[in-house]
Amino acid sequence: MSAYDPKEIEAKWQRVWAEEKTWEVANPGKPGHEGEKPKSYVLEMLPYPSGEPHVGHLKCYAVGDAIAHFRRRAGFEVIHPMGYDSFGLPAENNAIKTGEPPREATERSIESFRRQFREWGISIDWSRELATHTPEYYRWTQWIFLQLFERGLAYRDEAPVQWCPKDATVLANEQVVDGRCERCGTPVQQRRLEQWFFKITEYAERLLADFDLLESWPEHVVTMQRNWIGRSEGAEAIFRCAELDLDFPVFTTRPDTLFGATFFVLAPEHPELERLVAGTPAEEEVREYVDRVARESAEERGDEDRPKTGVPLGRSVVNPVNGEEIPMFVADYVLMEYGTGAIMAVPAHDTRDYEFAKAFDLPVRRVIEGTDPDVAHDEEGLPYPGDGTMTGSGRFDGRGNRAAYEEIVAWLAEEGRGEAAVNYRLRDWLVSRQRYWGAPIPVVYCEACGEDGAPAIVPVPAEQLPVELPEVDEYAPQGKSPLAAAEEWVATECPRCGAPARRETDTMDTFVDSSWYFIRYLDSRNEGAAWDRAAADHWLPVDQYIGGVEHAILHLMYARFFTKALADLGELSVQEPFANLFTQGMITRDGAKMSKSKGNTVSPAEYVERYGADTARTYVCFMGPPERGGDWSDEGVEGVGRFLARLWRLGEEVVERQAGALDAPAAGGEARELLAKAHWAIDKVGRDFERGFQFNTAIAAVMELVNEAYRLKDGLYADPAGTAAVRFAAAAAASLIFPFAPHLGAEVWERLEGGRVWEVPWPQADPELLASDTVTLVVQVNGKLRDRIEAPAEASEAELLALARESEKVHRHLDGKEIVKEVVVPGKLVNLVVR
RNA sequence: GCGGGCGUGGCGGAAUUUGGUAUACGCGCCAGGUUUAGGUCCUGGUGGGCUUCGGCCCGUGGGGGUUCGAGUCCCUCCGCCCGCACCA
Repeated sequence: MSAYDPKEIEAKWQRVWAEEKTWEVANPGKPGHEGEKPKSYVLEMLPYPSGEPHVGHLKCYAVGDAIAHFRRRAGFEVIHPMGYDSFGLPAENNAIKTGEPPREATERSIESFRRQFREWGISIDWSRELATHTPEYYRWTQWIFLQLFERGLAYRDEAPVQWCPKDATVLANEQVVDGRCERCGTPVQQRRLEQWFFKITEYAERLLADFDLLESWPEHVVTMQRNWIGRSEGAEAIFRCAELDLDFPVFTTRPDTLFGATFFVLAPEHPELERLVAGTPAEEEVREYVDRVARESAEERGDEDRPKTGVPLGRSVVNPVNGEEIPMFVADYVLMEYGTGAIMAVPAHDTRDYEFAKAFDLPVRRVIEGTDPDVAHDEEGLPYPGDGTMTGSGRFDGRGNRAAYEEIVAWLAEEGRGEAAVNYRLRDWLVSRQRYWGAPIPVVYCEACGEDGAPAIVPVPAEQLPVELPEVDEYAPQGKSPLAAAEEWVATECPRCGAPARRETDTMDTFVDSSWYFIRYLDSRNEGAAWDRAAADHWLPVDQYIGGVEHAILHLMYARFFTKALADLGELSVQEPFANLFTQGMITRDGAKMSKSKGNTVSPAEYVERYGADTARTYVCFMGPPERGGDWSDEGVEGVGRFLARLWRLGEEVVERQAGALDAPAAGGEARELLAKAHWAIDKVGRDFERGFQFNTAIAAVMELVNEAYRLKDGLYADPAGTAAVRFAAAAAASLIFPFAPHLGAEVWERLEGGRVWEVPWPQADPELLASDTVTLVVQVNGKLRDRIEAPAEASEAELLALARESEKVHRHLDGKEIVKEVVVPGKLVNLVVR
């Protein structure tokens, strides 16, 4: 009997899978395509290759691989590809520090990831491998950019943008967290710059509505996206500044409070501010205020607790509902990026407006009376945000505010002073970056084609793609892209008129690269198109997507947007890319997030070396429910290692003994007991997979089976029929553990049964053997457990009751009391209610 | 403030779908066995209190309720975690 040697068996099976290309699948119409099977696209988020894989990667791919293996054996043709999100800042920052070109560090890291994924035994279709930094890939990223540009979904515009001074680039709204750069934590600054945007706002409504098309996404991810998109219903009302002949539309969710507007506030970034105060006494003070706000960090400005500040403009606007002139202010609590950058202030019914009114001693006019008699109706009850009866609102007085809401909106529309409106918090996606290590934006600027002195934006024709990233010497950004220094590259000729022209030097946000990689996998070697339509139609959508919750908004929303835009462009047939989403929890060490600076990182390679990949993989699946996080424990890893070694030894013992043919129906006694346990485990593991990701309990069930086999094996080895039962149990355990520990599962199965376990259909429990002859009858008196009795499984209710009453232990509690009720749950429990 | 999640042994967790044996499985700990230098390996035990050793009582964050029966359902309070937040 040989000892469990993971190194040897893992190398053996990895060789088999590589040589036989076991996990490769063919597209429809290609040789090897298994058209008779339903398809299943199992996908884990592609890694960003930096350094070595960490335990988060191990968990993600171990979880995804278990699903892939289960689905294959459940009869699906499973596509399970892998690639690298290989453009991005860490490689570039490393280049700035060390001078090593980002490509070299990135490709070295890819090599390490690729090697370790093979050493982990992940069942990847390597024929589809891709890396987003290769011209073969980003050529098509650029092609998609051009498609969006042609449809007006990619545009260049000057806008207030978030600038990270440390990374020296602009950021998307989604990349700013608490006023800081998501990557490096530096407080961001506001700048007004001309940048490239994708018009994701055009899809806001569909991004919300199509949550209905998803099969299963975690509720909190949907909620986070919903909140991010931030749909509000309300009305737009136009406030007019007669002196300057200017209309100021405002968005409000409370048109019913229009009569309570007592002042009007503009955001400090409002474009008309300059015109309103130029040459007036307010000019200097307003300018000082605006400058001060501009210097503030987003974090400071966002603090709700600090007192309201602002400056009167000395101008007024007219309230469209009552013709009243109300004073204008500039104040930093109004944000340019939400609504129209201007608000009507209703201090009686809005907390922030109320605070401002108190600070500036402005009138507060109640226009809704609360209907709750316990709430004060005077000034004391303000601000009052709730519903009630209209007051001080002319002919709307006395109505409920909800009814008045509709009437006021209708009246505004009739008068041409406003209309019903929907507003979104979502901003367009800023995609240009002043950085080197990304896909060049495929446009040139041509003076000759331009008008009014402004150069024309000329897209690079698709047949001239890719616009290749040039080699540069200096990677550090200097406020503009390092590409600008590649003069020979920048200077080009206009594809339209042939005149000298200059290339765009910004690159694309790396989230653009990862917004479509799951489509490229389906046809990753195609040199003539981004993908073959038939292949995409066959495999999409992704049936199971797996990754970290940190991508709940950014990547997952961008990919949804891309899918919809590409469907509109006629390139795809699906509206949603990921039918089912699973977000795995984070693994911590000593209760803390792992980081190099804390020195508490876990290197998967180290554990794979010491215990084998099967142990490392099974452990991360056994730690707890995979959607939750968990703390890494070396003792826990050893426990899983012990279990796998126990299964191995069980297999070896059986191989050394002569087993008879299994005659399950004839089995009795302990053989029957063990077979029942095996079928129980088969049933349990199958249900755990089908219910979702209950891997911890699935593995526990296999452990129970192995424990039961150990308990009974020595008695069963006495005869060939008993040995056959042990053999069945061992083979079942190998088969069930295969999705988690594929090398061990394959090896034990081969030794016991011969052949490849992954070619064997997922086992089905035999209902005959699942049920045992007897059940443990629980007997309660007044709901308290008093006895357990072995009872025939098919005993009738009357028989169970009789058994329960005969129990000595039960008798003690019935003594002298009257049974007033008898509850019988067949096959389970009897409860005698006494008085 | 808004939205989401969670609270069970010394620890990770199971049972929450369908109300019906609370603590499966693993770790840790205790005891025994094999070997014996240790480790490995095998077996048993392991929520708390009381015990006449038959058992009895208590126990799933606190309180209340529904029910023959509640970790599970309802109400309420407390605590922790995550996301968003001056969003008009």
